[in-house]
Amino acid sequence: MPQKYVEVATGLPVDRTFQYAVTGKETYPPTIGKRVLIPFRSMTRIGYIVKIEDEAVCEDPKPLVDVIDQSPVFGEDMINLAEWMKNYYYCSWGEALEAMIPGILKRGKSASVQRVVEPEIKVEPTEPFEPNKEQQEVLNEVNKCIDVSEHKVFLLHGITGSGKTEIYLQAMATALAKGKSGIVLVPEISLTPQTVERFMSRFGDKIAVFHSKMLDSAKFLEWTRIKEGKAKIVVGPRSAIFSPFEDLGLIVVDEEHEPSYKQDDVPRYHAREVAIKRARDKGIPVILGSATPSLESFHRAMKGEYRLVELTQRTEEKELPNVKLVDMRMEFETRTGRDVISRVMAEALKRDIRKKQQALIFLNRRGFSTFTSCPKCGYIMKCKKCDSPLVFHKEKEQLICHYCNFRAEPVEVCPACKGESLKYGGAGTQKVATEIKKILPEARVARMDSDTMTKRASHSKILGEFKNHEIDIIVGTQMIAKGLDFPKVTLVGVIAADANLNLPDFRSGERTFNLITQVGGRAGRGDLGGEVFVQTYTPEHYAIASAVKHNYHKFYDQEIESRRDLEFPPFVNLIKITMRGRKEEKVEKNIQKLYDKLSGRMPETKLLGPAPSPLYKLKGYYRWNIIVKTKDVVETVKNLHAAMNGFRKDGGVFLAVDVDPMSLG
DNA sequence: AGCACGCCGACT
DNA sequence: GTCGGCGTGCTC
Repeated sequence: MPQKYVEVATGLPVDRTFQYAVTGKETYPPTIGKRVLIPFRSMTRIGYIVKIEDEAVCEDPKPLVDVIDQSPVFGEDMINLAEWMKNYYYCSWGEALEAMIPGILKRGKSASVQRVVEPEIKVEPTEPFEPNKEQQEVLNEVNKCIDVSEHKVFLLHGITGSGKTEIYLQAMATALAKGKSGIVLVPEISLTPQTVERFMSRFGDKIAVFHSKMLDSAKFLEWTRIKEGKAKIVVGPRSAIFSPFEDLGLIVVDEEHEPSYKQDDVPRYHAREVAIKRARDKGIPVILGSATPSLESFHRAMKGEYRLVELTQRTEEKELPNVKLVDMRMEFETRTGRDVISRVMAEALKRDIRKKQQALIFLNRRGFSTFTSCPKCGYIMKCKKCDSPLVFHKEKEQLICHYCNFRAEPVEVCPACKGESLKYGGAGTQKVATEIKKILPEARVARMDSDTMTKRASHSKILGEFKNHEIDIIVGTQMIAKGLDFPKVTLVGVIAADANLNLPDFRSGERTFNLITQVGGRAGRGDLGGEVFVQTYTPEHYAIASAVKHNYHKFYDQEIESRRDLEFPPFVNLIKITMRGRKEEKVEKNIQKLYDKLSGRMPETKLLGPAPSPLYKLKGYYRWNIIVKTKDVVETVKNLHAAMNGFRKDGGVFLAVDVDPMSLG
């Protein structure tokens, strides 16, 4: 028996693998994808076998301590997918691998057969709808791909109610019928209960559902059900893309534009892109769906890389809600007072609530007011750590920093000029709720934001009360923008449509368009019709104007030109290199040193900066960015790895590399 | 990431 | 005279 060696990846952020000698005394034979115990420095660590070799590549490889697994935790496809992630997302092979498995397995627990408790599914089964012609056409194409194992990316562009979910369900049924399994990615389970329920009711106990709040042990149990072939379909958030199916036949990415598909720590992968990579390797179709596709995906569809499917018919013949722009500049020209709800919205609210209908009022800001300022000298209360305005929270009687959660007692006197009255400017959900009670004292108003939703159950409790019409109006943030489907909601109000528009971020237009579209879609879902009021100071901005007209194409055409002019995605890929530290000068010195090291070593790129981050001071850290623009991420990441090899930074400064960042902050 | 090795300040 | 600071270099 000739001497064998294994190449082992570890979860360390080290851009290399390590070789060990096989002793023959291991509990199980070493094969690719198994976990091993390795001597590392003076301790024993867990590693993952990524290669088997016949030759030693270093002088005297240490022997393996043991092989943990009887059968591999990773299929070879997943080992290769992790290798791709390392080359694209600038992480180590092991970091990518560890993103793919439940936490329990990273800690060395045996993966051998557990007693798997079959979950009780208490949902009534539902029957498929009869697809319309549009839907049938897509289904035929997807089914054919599943049949002949052909990779293709479908981009379903369709408004709410155009039957996207039914297409997912029926395509998944085809995959299942052919003995294949499937993955359905959803942005955040708690926000898309309806989608999840429909899958559960159609496929019953063949489904495994993941969500972010699940306990480690529960995740491991579901993982085991997949591995053993007991679950054939997984519905879950971004990490569900790593479900260990061997017979994968279809991947669905619902709401593909959602930023929650991007992981914000290492490995900083985008689940949609990983999905497409996995599907391409496997030779299977992917369905991306959205009412407001990402510029990246739609651009690829326009270039013919993806099959674009425009779903134009709504399954039930319902009118799109009537959207009214409210120009707040005019509003304040013709009235006194600084109430944040315009008169026209207030009147409509009174009318609808008195008719026993319901309303959703959206504002992307929690708290009572956005800033606390002195009317005499203009001083604004800011967080010392983040340089961000402190927000007054009425219930807690505190000033709170929304970046680092710093809390301070409200002050009586202006710290700068000793003026005696401090004013609360801007508006948060609390202020809006208070105003509504003034306009409509009899209305039952609830707030929904991360302040009021601290308890796990409160989310579904409020929605339940709203459903039973024990609540008339919900005032909320982002979390009411998505998925809610209440037939009695006839009015939706957007308090400050341009709140995000002037952020220093190339995606702010896209976010504004998506937000108005999504929030607007909450109105008129029943037979009572619906009306949407969009308050703004910039009604002429194309992101707002085209959202109000339900015109994605118009928005896309303008946005894509702007991206082209400014050289932003999808015309280039961005890599954001952030350095942070508590000592301002140290960060500046180190990022400059890094810039000098990088410049000239990445000829295929444009290096921007170093510049202070738009979030210059965050949680007590000073932050600087280098923005890299490239058309060849893999090449640039390779050069970056090489350049970083010899780069030494001082202690107390931290470095983060984010490929395809969601924002420049 | 850790952890060890290695050269300069205040302590039994 | 030693204990320990964190700079830097390596991990089969």
